[in-house]
Amino acid sequence: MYRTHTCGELRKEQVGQKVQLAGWVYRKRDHGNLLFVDLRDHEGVTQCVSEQGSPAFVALDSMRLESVVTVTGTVVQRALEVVNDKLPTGAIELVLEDVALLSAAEPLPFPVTAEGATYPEDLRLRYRFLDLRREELHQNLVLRSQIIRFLREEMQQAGFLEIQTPILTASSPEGARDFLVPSRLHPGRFYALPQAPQQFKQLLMVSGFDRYFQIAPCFRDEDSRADRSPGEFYQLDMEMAFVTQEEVFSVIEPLLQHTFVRFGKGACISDLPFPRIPYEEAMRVYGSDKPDLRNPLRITEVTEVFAASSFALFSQAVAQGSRVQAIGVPVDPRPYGRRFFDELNEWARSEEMGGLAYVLFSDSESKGPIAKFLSPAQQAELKSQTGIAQDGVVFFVCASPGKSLKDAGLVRKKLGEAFDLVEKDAFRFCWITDFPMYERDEGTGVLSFSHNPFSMPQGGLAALETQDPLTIKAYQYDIVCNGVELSSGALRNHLPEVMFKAFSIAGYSKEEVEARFGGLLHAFQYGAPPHGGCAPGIDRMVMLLCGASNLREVTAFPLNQKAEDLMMGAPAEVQEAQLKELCMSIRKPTAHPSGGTSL
RNA sequence: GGGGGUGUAGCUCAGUUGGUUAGAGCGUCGGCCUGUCACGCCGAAGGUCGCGGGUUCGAGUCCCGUCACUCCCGCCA
Repeated sequence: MYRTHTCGELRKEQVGQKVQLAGWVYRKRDHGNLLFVDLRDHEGVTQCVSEQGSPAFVALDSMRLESVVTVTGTVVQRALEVVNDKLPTGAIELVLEDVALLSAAEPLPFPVTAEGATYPEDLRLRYRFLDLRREELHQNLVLRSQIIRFLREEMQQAGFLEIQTPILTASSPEGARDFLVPSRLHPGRFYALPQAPQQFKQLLMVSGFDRYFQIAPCFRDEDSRADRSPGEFYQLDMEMAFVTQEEVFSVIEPLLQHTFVRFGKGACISDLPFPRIPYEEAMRVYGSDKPDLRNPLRITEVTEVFAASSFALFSQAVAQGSRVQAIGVPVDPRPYGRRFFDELNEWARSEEMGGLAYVLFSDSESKGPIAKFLSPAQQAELKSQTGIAQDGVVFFVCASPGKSLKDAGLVRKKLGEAFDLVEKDAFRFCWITDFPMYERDEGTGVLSFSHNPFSMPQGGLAALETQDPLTIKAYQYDIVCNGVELSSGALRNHLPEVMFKAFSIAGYSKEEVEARFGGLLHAFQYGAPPHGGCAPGIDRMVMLLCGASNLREVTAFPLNQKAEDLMMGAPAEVQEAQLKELCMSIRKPTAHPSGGTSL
């Protein structure tokens, strides 16, 4: 036996008892003839004391931090003046009688004790087992486990069945690069790891399972971002049969609300129902398809005002098709100095905008670099359109229609932070609905699916046959929280004839569709229920609830940005014998004189 | 594939207009200390200033290249 209690559970009630604890030597405070050791395990920390002359003293004195020991001793009540209120076990301490070293530790590459300290990512990942001992990361993983358990219970209570789908499968139509797995039994052929269990969950609907969910690993061979893990991530994948879009929402909304209320540490959560914002409105008002609703600022188009103004930079651009977007910030501008606005302008340039124009309104005066180009009537018009009653600052961006909104979205986000307007301790959800079915590539003019080709077009076959494709909306939706896209989802296209038509508009022949997606199409010919669902990202949800800014903070063993595992050494070269068995050989890219690589 | 940021002791960082032997805190090692809880005090070891080249009498500092890490764009619903 290694222990009778954990390091987190001893209280006054155990005073006088002889106990055994096991754990890591967390901190030592050596007073020469008196030694304090904080012993830590998963459950907590207990202070142990040893005096000169005790065998425990000698053993611990020479032991490095993070060594693993088991100790025996007597629980003693601490004197009132040395009670530690910061520790749950702070009312007692353990007077040591004996110590046994279970595992010695080398000097540490970074301290396990330091709170809030930051260390280089590569060092942390190389020593992930140490990093995970640190309180913050350790607790993030505890929370992650609790959240997943909670989600599972909620889904099961709502009548969903958890069903595992294959990891070794065929390429799915998500659009990302696949991770491929060679087949020994079928030389030259490959499995793909699933980008999502998309086709399988739809097949389960065809099989009559009605309500499916899975904590599903997903694999995509794409570059990473702070909110996008390289390689692999987890989704709460779910699908329902015989549902409308609103019925899907009515299941997901309470699930998310319960989860964020339960784990959100008292933060404000959006009331039900969550706002539904059509994609077109999201782009027009927030300049983004994942707006952060904690930010109160809104975008207004003021192209007409500038078309008639004497501000040549904008009016000439407008004449050539540019648009001007405005964001009114209803604050007294006087506390903000010239430097504040110069820095905003500098930021805008770094984001590849020409710059950031603005007009300051205060005391019924107007100031700023471009104020003199605007007549009093034009200024009044701008104030009224951007909701500035008295004092305020109105910012402007001018660019091509698409870019002007995108830029304004970035500016909105930046201004929200710069003026400290973003609501704190809140989770603000919204649905983004009515995504366009198709989009035209501005460069090539080619028409393609703007999101998932398997979404049902609004209006069905009739819409596909009669409408301009660019005006067709899909039953396609995202759920967004605090500017983070938690999930996409859709009502699926379960009708083969509608699917063929939808693909033909995007330039796919019937033969191509059958070749690539034959499995699903075939199934739809034997009685498929209308169905839909979504797949909230679990890592992102945990990230929001932990207040982490990076997915690596909520993942036990993440890959680095280049999709490598430096601790385990993945990806790795394999033995020649393994390749031979697979009938494969490696042809590495060769270095090019120009610095590039070629095959 | 492209852009920004960072790179100085095991770790966190300072290092002036280019100027003697590159510093501090934490950690490590040694010594002192009986009530600490991020214990305290004294001392020591520890450096290819990411790497390569250049400018200069002289480069941690300036220039060019390169590598690593990171954030972003592309990509990824």
